[in-house]
Amino acid sequence: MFKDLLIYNTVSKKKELFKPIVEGKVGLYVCGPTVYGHAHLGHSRPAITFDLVNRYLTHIGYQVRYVRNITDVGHLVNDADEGEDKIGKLAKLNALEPMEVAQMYTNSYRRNMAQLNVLPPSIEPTATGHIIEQIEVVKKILDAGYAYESEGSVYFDVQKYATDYEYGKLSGRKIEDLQANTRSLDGQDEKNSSLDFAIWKKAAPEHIMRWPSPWSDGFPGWHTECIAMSTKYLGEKFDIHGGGMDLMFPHHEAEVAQSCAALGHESVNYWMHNNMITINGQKMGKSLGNFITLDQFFDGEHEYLDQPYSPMTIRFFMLQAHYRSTLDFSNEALQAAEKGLDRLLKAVDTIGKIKTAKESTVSINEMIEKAYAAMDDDFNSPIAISQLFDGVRIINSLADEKESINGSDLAKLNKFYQEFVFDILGLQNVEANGGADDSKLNEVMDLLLTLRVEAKANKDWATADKIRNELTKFGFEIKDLKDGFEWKIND
RNA sequence: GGUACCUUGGCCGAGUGGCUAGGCAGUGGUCUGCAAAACCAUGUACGGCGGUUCGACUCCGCCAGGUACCUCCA
Repeated sequence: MFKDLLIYNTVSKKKELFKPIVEGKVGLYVCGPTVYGHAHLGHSRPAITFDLVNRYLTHIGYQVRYVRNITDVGHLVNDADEGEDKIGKLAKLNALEPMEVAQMYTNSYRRNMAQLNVLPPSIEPTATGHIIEQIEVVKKILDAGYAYESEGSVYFDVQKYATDYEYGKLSGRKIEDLQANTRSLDGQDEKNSSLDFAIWKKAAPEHIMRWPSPWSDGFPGWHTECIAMSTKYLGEKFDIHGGGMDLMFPHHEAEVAQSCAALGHESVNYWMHNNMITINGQKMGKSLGNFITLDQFFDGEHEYLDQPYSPMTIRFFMLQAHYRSTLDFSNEALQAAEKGLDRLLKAVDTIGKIKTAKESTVSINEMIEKAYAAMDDDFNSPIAISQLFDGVRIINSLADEKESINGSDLAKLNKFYQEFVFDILGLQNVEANGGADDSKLNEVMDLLLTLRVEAKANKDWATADKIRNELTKFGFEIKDLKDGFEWKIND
């Protein structure tokens, strides 16, 4: 019943045939945002990538439990304010409760995701809501002998772990290479080795976010939250774990190590990593100062932006590149995506206007098969989209009655576009008529443009042109159609 | 410095050992009172130098350039 689906597994560096642990069901875990700032373009890449994965798996019949966490505690910072929690730090600057800050950015993130038509996950657990589970993970690792306590903090003993398991198998790193690099981190002298990472951290006096534990009042290490939550909601073994490539090391490597240490085996069958978005060839990141928030994209308020870009343009732009490739942002590229998307969505509308004939002179099966085959080949959305564009040509020829199609083929074509464009790719039709939901405005426009049509019928070009020119001055864009008109408001 | 990856036509971006990716822009055309829009048609590109091969953009080596990770970031 299920199709053969290939997924590129970071561990094996190969495409592997997907086999779920439980027939017909998929457990999917994706690292969500750290809520200490507004979501920027970079955040939308994993969100859209795994939204596509979620949508496609669902489409082909799987029941997906999609868990995406909210990191609202736990990132140690290594800048001037050493060892402080990012969220705690910002909260003090703003004189707000840490949870208030976390909630504000969580709300903001969810709003942006909804705008991008990213479906909400099945479960969206927060790190602060799972302190007990994380403490349990730390205890298990201590009991297993792969961690040690030092000055109220608990560190994962990488050296010890490496004698029993392979540390670095996910990221392809070798212990010796890692040791060659020295680092200066907070609490370095408390650690036996620079490779060790904190799984429980004692809170400094000024640290607001803290919880009691057997070792100290403190907070869990960043890497511990995902393993605690994925185990709780998806089990000790689950199908797919996703995230950005930048999380591969150390975060995901540490997750693998912790699950082996705590559970005695690995948890994840398929590791999937999306590539980065670049801006002027460089990664977009908070610390680089070159990031553009999603809200800025949507309203065009940023020095890099020539114009606003709709959420669907952003979404389509991302889907036109494969998730494992870097994608370079530029106004030119986004404008191209905007126009291409427009053309695609118009064609989908056009399908409804096609008249059926007795015989089909076009063949659509190959296109449909190729589009699905592309998705089955490690979610190759750009190839699938190229097939959709091939179909646009067919659709337009049919609408122009240069080709013909029979009823069952037309139904098939329609189903294919509805499902592929809306359900799988998650694209949405932007509002017609400039998004004006002001019915009075619609009536007035209808009146004026109907007058114009009448003037044209009477060959009264002066009046017809006057109406169009005046409306253009007010920022309306008027288009003549064969049997009527169309208008929109230009921003 | 270590590790990995990348380099495709004006721009973005797929892909393959020999067969048109696709989008945008450009060009030509159709339609239109005009205009806009729309539609149709059109582009033999794969960083450099060697090698393997009947044949390489696709495999191997070297060189150049770039990026990411190694420390918080998707």
